[in-house]
Amino acid sequence: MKPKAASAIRIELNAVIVAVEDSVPYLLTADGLALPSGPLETAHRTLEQGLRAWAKLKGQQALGYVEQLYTFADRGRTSVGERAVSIGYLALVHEATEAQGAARSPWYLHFPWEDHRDGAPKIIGSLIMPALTAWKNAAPDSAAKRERAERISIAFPADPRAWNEELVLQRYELLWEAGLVAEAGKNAKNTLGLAMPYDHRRIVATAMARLRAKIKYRPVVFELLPPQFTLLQLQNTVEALAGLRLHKQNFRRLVEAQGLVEETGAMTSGISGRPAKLFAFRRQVLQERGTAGTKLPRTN
Amino acid sequence: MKPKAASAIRIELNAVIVAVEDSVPYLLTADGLALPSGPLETAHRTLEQGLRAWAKLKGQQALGYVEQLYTFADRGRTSVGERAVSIGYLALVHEATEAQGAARSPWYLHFPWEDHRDGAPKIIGSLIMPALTAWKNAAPDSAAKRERAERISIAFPADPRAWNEELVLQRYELLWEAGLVAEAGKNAKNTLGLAMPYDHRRIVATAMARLRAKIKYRPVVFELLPPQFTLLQLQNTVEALAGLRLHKQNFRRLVEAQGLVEETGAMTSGISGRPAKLFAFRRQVLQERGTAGTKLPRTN
DNA sequence: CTATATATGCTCATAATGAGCATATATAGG
DNA sequence: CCTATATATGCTCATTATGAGCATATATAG
Repeated sequence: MKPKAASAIRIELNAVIVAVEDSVPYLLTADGLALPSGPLETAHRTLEQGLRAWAKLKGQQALGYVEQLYTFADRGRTSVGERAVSIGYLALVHEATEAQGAARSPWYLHFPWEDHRDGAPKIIGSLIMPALTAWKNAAPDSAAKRERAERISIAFPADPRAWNEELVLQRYELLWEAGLVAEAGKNAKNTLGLAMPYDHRRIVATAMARLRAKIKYRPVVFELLPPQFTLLQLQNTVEALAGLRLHKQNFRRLVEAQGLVEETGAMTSGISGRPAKLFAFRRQVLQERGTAGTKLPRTN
Repeated sequence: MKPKAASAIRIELNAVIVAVEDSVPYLLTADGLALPSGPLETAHRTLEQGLRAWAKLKGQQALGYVEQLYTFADRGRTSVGERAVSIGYLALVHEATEAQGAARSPWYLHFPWEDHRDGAPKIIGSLIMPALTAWKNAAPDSAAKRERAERISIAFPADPRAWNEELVLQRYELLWEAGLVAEAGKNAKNTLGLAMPYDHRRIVATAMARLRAKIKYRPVVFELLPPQFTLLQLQNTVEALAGLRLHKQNFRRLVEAQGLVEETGAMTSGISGRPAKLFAFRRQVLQERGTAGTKLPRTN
């Protein structure tokens, strides 16, 4: 039973490949800032194997961590008329692993409003809030107005402590609707951040949201680090992903309490400041527990 | 650029539709215990809209909550040779909403080892552990043996307090590898639980895992309840999904502290025991916050 | 020798969680 | 009416987790 030509659907894989170097998260990109992508290879048994094989072929080293993100299929997500289904993947690589001619782009260049490590970006106060307020006031009726106000206050709260770093996708969609990103097409007025082709920036937003959520309950950061690292490097990497500053001592307490790392015996040297112990990820934790904790008041 | 006939790939949607009635979680099924499924309709703008429209067409009432689960594409997941990509969805419906000729099957019939509300099921001690131990001992080398032992002790821990209800998929895969589920084909010896066609039981395992994780940080249970309910009904529903007993008073404290419900003023009557207040879900919480909490030691 | 930059150890108040005691108010059945 | 039984609800208390911050140690840079 062959599909009719009319209903032919192309399936492609899109990979959001992330690396962090010196506290800067990068996105590995193909031509013209597009995400690396390829056709679904029928030769591979599973999608993930297909992606790994394809990445190797493309000259990237082996991907460290790979996870399926989401399957995108809105009509008109690429060119008009044609429907392409894209299966998005999130992959993490070591800084050393990347390179090899693959271009890379700092992700906060595409999402300048997401980096709050040095306080809220000025762009929020100077451009985003005024534009969103105008958009809210332009709502057709008062119900819509209230709903827009609500969404704005959650995505871009006035109180900086209420900033929820996980809402990357909601924020991107809000900015889209308000015509503040170039991808919104003819509705776009002022355009914020570096645009990407097709719906790729949206896919990246999905990846950022997933990654920011995941680092809290799964030890995936280590996939971005070299085999040995200091606790400060670890913290810097987490901060780079989350776009937030963390309390140093408490961060260490958390990491140690969870038994995520073990001392290697080695120390840093040659750098300014007191030498730091070099740690390694305790790979065993991946086996030891399936997940982290609960939130339900279990009874025993 | 039309796809070559040889690489034609069928895309279908599979829905895991869940309802809970009287503390029993059900799966709505199509013919022969298969999951309801249909072709990807190119007429709909997004996948989710397609699924909702299709469900309505099939005689189900509108789906309450819908979320994309995973895209399954292992070769040979259905019949041999042909490759079908399935986009799995999880949907929740009210008990009242379902019915209408759609068959339903209690999910613990398919996963009898997952219901720990009355303590660990006897099947674990009598059948599963002996078989898994034999499987472990049949490992080709000692490294594989150690790895199998590790996986077993996480999936089916000796200490009941270490039972992690979220590991539904890991457990299913373990049982598959050990040949304890019928879907494993010629490798299957003793077969546990009611099998389902193709890889549908695996898709359901994915859905259960997702749902068990999700109820902890998103108020999705309410999609399974009528508009008004008692706190006990709410707790029973959560317990049914999690397959665990919860501490009653602490459960209530949690629910109230989070402001998830509000009193309606009405009370139950006619049933044995002291009448209970009827509560309603505060829909506003969906707007109020994007997610729940953090786990990173943020600094302010 | 001093300024500067990190690394590490520890304390303390407050909030969240796990367990359990006690009391209130219905229905069911003699 | 009285008693057994089934829930509903209020409250306490020990333990743990979290958020903030003080103090001290040990390098490099000049």
